[in-house]
Amino acid sequence: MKPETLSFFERVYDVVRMIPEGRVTSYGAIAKYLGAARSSRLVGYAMNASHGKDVPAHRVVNRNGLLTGKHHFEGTNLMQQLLENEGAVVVDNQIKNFKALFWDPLKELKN
DNA sequence: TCAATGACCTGCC
DNA sequence: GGGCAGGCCATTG
Repeated sequence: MKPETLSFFERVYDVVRMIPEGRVTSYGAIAKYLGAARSSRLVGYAMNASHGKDVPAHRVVNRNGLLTGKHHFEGTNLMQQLLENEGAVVVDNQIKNFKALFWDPLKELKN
């Protein structure tokens, strides 16, 4: 359940933790940054296991900027509330200015 | 060990 | 341009 070893999940958590406030990223971007662009599902799956951790999963959305995992949060609009609290604009479970708020680890953490 | 799942992405009709 | 189906890889039971 909680392997101390740095598994793929931990790797995803580390990237998500580096996401600045008010910024969002996509599963594919993280997966690609980890070198597993085809494992985008693993990123989402990792988020599912991120419960109880200091991982801002609410900053991670799908390619369309849609809060797909919103249903996994406690409340119904908790994920949206958190994003709006950081200054992001979310309408109908979708992030406005997603392109502007998009945080690409490949460009920011490419080093 | 085998099989099924999953907060996705890409391609094709 | 929009909608549908398949596939990918790692973790869990």
